[in-house]
Amino acid sequence: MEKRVTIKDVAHEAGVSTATVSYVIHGKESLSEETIRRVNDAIRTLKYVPHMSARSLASNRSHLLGVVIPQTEPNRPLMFDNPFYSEFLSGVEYTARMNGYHMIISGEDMDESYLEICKKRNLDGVVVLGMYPDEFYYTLKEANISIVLVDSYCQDGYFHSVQIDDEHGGYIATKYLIEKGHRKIALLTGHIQKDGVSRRRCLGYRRALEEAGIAFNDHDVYQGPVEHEFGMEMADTIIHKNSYTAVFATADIVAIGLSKALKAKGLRIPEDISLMGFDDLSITELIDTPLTTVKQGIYQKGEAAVNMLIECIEKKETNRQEITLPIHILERASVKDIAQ
Amino acid sequence: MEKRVTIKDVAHEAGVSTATVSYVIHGKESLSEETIRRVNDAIRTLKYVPHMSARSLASNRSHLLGVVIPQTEPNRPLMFDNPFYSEFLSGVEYTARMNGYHMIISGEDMDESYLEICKKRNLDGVVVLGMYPDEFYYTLKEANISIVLVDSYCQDGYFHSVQIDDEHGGYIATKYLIEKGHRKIALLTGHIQKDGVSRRRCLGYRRALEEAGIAFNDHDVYQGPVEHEFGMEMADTIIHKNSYTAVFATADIVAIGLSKALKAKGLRIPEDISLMGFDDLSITELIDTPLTTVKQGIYQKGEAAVNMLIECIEKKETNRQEITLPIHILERASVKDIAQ
DNA sequence: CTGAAAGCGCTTACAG
DNA sequence: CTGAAAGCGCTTACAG
Repeated sequence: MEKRVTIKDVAHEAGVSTATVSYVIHGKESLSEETIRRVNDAIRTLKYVPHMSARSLASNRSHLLGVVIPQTEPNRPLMFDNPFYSEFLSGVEYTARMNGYHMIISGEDMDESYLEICKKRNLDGVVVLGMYPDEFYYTLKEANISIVLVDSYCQDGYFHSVQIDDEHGGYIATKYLIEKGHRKIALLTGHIQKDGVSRRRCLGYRRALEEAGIAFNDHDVYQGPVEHEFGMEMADTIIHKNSYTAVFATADIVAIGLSKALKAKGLRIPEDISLMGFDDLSITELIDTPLTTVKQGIYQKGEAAVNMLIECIEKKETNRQEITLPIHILERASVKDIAQ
Repeated sequence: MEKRVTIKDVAHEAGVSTATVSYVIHGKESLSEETIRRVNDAIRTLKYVPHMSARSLASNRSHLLGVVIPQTEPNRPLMFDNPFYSEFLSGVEYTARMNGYHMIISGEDMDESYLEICKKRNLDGVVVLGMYPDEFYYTLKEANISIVLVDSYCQDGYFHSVQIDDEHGGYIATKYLIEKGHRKIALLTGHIQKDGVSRRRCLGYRRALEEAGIAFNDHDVYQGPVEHEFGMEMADTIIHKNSYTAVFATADIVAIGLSKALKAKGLRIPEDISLMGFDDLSITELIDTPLTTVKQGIYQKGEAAVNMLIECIEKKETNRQEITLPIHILERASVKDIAQ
């Protein structure tokens, strides 16, 4: 193994001190043109690459971002196979990379709190997607670094936030169905939790219903895990109960599962039952059912989260930042107009 | 920001030197029970978390693994939305995490060779999925760390390897179709490159054909990007040319795209045309077409790659390691038996 | 405009 | 069985 080229070698080659090399690397002003040129030349000819660990140790900046995504349970694989997370991560990775950061993705494990990872790797910041137990947030604050929460309604002023208006999403989706003449609309949603998105979407569903003079009924709300299996399992219920003409699934992945099971049982979409999704996952393109859905920019969410995070890190911003991304109905063909 | 708890604090609390603390952390033998107990107690009460950057700097071990996956082009997002990569990454992340490593995923950029990332982050090893320009491998060797290649037939003795028998996969898939009476079989494959998997799968296809006395014809081989769009675009060709009764797509994602386009044009699978895939992507479950395919363990590939990598890192193994994972036909219902 | 030097938090021969 | 001390490769007040 050849010896590593260090800042010392560069300093020697350029005939300056290591301090000066460090200064030109970090663009400190008030360096003479000549010095800058010499140092940069030396860096090039020696192919110097900085050692981030050393830099991290000395400056307390790692240029490393943590990314937390949900996992089924602690000490289990992450939910990479959920396309929602993949698309989100794609936006995160790309934005981080373009800004000179790397990301470390990981889950929560029993034996190691996320706070430990923050300290261990000296993370500059972290983006957290989804909902976690209260204790998670509470502990995380101790890390004393910039944190942006995505898809969480946790109102703690310490955390920055990137989100969409989920209540509005639930509202426009339901309203759309109602305008197409539907009055018996089932809601398939993730588990409703205090600060989670499902609750908001459900609230929007309810508002649209009541606005149209349709009674909201708890029995029409079906909660389950945000996975296609949940959609599949619900097929029988949807067919046999309450004569539903439409289903609003608050996640495409659930809508897709339901659609598949429904078709397997001989039903047609939208002729026999209408379907509305939420997300507009890119894999929707692979599905035969042309799913009408509430489109949100998942990739853009990742992008926005990282941009916000980096801005907070570099400007040492402590005031709570918040951004709400736009959403809209994407009309395909899974909803039938049954209004006379 | 509270001051960080360091090994010094632990040493002080336990009444020993920092060297001793370091020794018990790394399980050096020949420590008195008493010392070990005192140090561990101190670690616990102080909630000491090691600073990996410092450790990395001092010991030249970062416990950081690099993961390279393909991207459409340099300076672009990675192909997270391709389910193949997601599943692979899931295996990689989980295995790394369970072994006390973190992973850094990144692509190749114009302005930064992967070698620079290795040096910058002081990576302990890297797993490389897929094919890259020769120069990539050439440069990477300079990093002088353990590297395992996945799905590459690069025979350079420096690189360890995890793979499947792609020729065999192509062979059994084609043979299966032939046994079901098919003789006009189109092959949809990724671009055929020297050390790539596509070439091998194509070779297997050819062998099965010739073994059955069917002439291999270059015109039946269609190369394109491994994306569902490619499958969709091929629908017309498949329908109108050479009266194919079956298609073997060397990637599920392509088969899924083709299937969708075929159905949109009114064809039925397998009644009108039979379809064989490759991979067994987990999203196949979401598709209405019950795709018969060559199943490989994608998650397991990631797992095997990391296990091999960590073993090489920790045992300083330099002899080339190689493992070939099993594959088999997974029979669903996209192939029709047309043999009399 | 630039340099000497302390310090970041660890590890590891070496000595005893 | 344990400790003193050098060293890993950087950054950054401070001084001039």
